[in-house]
Amino acid sequence: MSRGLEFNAEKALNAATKIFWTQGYKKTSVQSLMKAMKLGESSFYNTYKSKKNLYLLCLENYNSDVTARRLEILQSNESIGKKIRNFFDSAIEDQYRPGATKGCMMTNCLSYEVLNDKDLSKYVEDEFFIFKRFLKGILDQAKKEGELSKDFDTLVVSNLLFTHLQGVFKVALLQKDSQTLKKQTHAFIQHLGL
Amino acid sequence: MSRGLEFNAEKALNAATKIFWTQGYKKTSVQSLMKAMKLGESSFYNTYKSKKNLYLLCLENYNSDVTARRLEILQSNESIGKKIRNFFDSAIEDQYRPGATKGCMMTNCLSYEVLNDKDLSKYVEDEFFIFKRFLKGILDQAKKEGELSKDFDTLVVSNLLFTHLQGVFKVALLQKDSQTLKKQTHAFIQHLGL
DNA sequence: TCCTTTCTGTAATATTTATTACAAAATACA
DNA sequence: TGTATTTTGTAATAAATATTACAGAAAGGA
Repeated sequence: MSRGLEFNAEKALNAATKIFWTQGYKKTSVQSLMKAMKLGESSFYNTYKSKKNLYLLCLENYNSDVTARRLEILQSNESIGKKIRNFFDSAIEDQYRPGATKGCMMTNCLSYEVLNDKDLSKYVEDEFFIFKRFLKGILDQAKKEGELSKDFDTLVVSNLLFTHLQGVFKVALLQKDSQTLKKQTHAFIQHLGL
Repeated sequence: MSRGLEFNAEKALNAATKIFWTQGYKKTSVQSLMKAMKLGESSFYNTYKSKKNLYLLCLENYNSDVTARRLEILQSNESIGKKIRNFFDSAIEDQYRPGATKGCMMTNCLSYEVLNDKDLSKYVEDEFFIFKRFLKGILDQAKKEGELSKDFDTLVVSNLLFTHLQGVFKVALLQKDSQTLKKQTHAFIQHLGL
């Protein structure tokens, strides 16, 4: 039909995601976004409508990339203990890759800034719900297949794993080395009987 | 000597603390602070010098109030398991008191916004270090007094407790009831052999 | 009472904020 | 080649931002 986009849409979205991920929603200015995305006001509002809308797109982008990769690990053909350990190991290693963006963009959404906004909280709460259900599903499956004992409380343990994960993403910002987090996580999983 | 303060300094600091606590540093505007503190520009900058300086004062205020109360629980004359359980129960109940400010102001500091600022990160990292050392100290003491076995890894477990606590403060923002968090925390403590 | 000190109200500052307006430039198809 | 469509650059907007300036008000001590 007509003129095509002059900027790289995929790179632009990834750049925006990284900025929102580190700085959060409010603190990130449209100006810094435009600079990183390599486009001007016109293209920005023409393509993404508003800052908030772009933020939602970035959350989706993050989940379909980072989160999805982690969920795959939980679906591998390993023992339940190994799957959980691999999952956390991967998440922790992500934190300590050179030049990596630390923390989790979804965990960062657990703040008044995001949860007080109707549109944003809707997406975030739904996404967390799905993730928690998935986690419990993995444990239920292992239990059904006899990997876990009949009195194993999959609801409580899945909640514990979830809470630990949120904690890991916060603690990673303090901890300089990955070993401490890995070691304690392995001990944690063992204590849970996984 | 001369004219006294027209606003209540203690109430003003508490009001500012509450706002920073919920909204974070950057998102909080000086205007909203002044309104809640019931003072004008003159008094604000005359008394507190700058927004950042006030934020630091609020962090200190938070720690000498909320955090200090929690640490007292860990120093009571109870078994190690009961002390840890009471500690978490208290922190969790704080989250669900009617009209309470959820989350932890220190946990909220585990963000690029705060950790990238030299002055702020200095205070925050020191404070976390002290807290973690204190937590390990409680376990070491219990071990020394024979409450915990000789091969009990107090370093790993204190780190796990710390990570769980950070997780709890995030998860509390999602969870509508306190029971779920309490129940899983009790299970957690039991799994750790405490 | 007056004078010094400190606090306060009002206004001004200079940036930064998100978003909109509009005309020029680029492309696709007739 | 021309025309319709969409993207882009530049500028304008209006509101919010943190901080400063300054004159007037309050109070204690002389």
